[in-house]
Parts: sequence; structure tokens; C-alpha cells
Amino acid sequence: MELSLDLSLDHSPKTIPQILHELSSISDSFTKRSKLDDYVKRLEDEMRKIDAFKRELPLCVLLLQDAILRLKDEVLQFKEQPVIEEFIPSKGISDQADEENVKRKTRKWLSSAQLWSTNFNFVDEEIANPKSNMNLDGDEDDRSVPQTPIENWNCAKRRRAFELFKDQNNFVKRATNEDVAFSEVPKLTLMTPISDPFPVNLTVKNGGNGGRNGRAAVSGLSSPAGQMKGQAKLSQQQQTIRKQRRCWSPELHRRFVDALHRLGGSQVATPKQIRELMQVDGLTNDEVKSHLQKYRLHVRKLSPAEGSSGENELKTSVTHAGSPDGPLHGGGSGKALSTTEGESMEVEEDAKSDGHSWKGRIQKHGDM
DNA sequence: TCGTAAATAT
DNA sequence: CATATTTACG
Repeated sequence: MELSLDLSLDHSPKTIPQILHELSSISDSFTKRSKLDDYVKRLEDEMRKIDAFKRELPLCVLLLQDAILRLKDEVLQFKEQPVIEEFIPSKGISDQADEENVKRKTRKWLSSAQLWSTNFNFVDEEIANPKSNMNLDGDEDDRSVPQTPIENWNCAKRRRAFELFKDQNNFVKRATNEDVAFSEVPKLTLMTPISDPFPVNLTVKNGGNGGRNGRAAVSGLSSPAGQMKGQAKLSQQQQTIRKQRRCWSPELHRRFVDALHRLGGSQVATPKQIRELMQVDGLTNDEVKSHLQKYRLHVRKLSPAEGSSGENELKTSVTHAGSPDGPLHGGGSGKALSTTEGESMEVEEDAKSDGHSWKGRIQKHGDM
């Protein structure tokens, strides 16, 4: 079944044993060497692709490395001894085969990944044709998906005075997505539909970004001289380039509120927890924090008089038992019965026709 | 990390 | 002017 055309091996994936076997039947040392090199090259190529996901697929990388090493070893031996008989260690076989499988799998989900997230555009062909898709942004704040799977809220514009800067910070490859990576979980990939290739955010004081919004801190523009304090807007706005505004689409907000409730109320839920429950990639802690702040404010406004006598911390036993993935309840059933919270359920009142209400604030998609 | 206030953008 | 979102700080 296996076509024995020499040229065929160009694009048909083979297991290491297969390759070796094939090579062993070739007497022409040049051809042999050529094929070997070619395969190693391909392996290394894939390695580069996988590299971006090494945190998620450490074993994959390992296997790949192993395979490359093995073939390289082969090259070496080939150099020494023109003819090599099959020496495929039995132990290796399964590994190699596995390796191939894994690799295939990887590519598969890889390509599907690019479907939802812009983070990994460079998956397949992209890498081959580095024409224009050169911006792999950090996984964190990828508010840059072309089409939002859920909703299309054109609630942002891109142009900015400092857009001129965005050039330099192209590769901000920060693959530190702990939870909101990509898997088969119902993760939602909503983000502001805008296409902002480089959400670079240069903050002078950008200490310890745990994992999500690790923006690079600019190294050049620090002039603590101290005069451009009052009206530092001469250049752009100030020393810090601001992030693109996160647009909280109704969907996003829904998720936010849901997570909030699941955590036992806006007063007890913490930004990080919320963010984790929301499972929205590209959402940063700060953004959630900010939204939470607003939400709390909103809630307070609606339920001013409450905990005068005693703040019942009881809530329900919503015990967020460690596992962030635990409760997947459909919601709506057991609302948190916070005795002192006004948010329990009534908070979601109106939909002020105003335009900037929690519900009613349908962001004018048309930018201004 | 979290909460909150100040700063900005819209 | 009010609100939404980002940044700075403790």
C-alpha cells in the first residue's frame, strides 16, 4: 500500500521507524542523507510551531525533541558508516509512533484553535507564508479576534494617537495562560471584536503581572526628570499608553454576573475567581476587577439600606471548593440568598432606555 | 491580590 | 456632563 516512490515522502508523514526503514533500503548515500535532513528539517519545523504551546503540551515537545534527536543521531551515524542496518530499538518504536500521533493531534487542535482565538494564527500555513500575519499577540489581552463567535459588538475603535508606536512591540509572546488556555472546555472566546494586533501597554509601573496581562514595560521612555507631570500629554497622553477599552458586551456581562452569583455575590467574589469562572480568554484580571467595581457601585446604589444590623456572611454554602471548574449549574435555580445583598436577583431590573444601563446599554456598535 | 480612587476616554 | 474603563496606589 505504501507507495514506494522516492519523492512521495515529501508530504506524507511517517513514523520514525518507517523513515528509518525506508532509508535503510536506499543505497545512494546522497539521497539518503538528503531525505534524512529533510525529515529532520520538517521535525524541527514542527517543533518551532509547537514551541508556542510548550507549556500546554510539554510532552509533545519532549516527544518531538526525542524524535529529532534520534534522527540527528542517525545522521551522525550515517556519516560514520555509510550503511546502517535497522537498529530501531524496540523500546523506541511505540514512542515514535506515539509521537507521530500526538503531533497530528496537536496540529489538529491547533488549527481549530485559530478558529476561536487570534492568538495562534501562525499555526499552519501561516508559518509558511510570513507575508503579513506577523503579529502574534500575547495570549492575554487578545481583544483582537476578527469575528466574535458569540456576538458582534463593534464597540471599539482602534485609531489612537500613539498607534504609531505599536510597531515595535510585535512579538509579545507571553504564553502564560494558566486557566484560560485552550482546550475543549466550553470556554468562551469573547473579546472585543476589534482587530488590535498589538495591545501593547506600556506602563511605567507594571509590576508583577502574574500571568495574564503581562504587558511589557517600556524600557526606553523613562524620564523621571519630573517636569512632564502636569501636562504630559504632549506626546500621546502621558507616559503610559492605555489599553484598548474592554467592551463589556451583554454576553460578557452575563457571564460576569453568572460567575458572580456562583461565587456568592458581588461582595464576596474576587476578581480572579470571577475571571476564572467566566472562562473568557483574553479577559484580564484588571478588567474584571474594574467591572466588579462598577458593578458593586451599581448594586449599592440600588440597595442602599441593608446591612445595618448585621452582615450575614452566610450566603449560601456556595463554598467555592477550590476547583474552579466544579459547579456547572445551569444557573437560575439557586440564586444566592444573600441577606444583605441587593444583588441577589432584583438587581437586574430595568433596562433603562437610557443607553448606559446594565441591561439596556446596548453599545452603539457604530463607533464614533 | 484586592479594593478604591484618580485619570481618561467616550 | 455622565458614565465606562484604565491606571495608580496602598
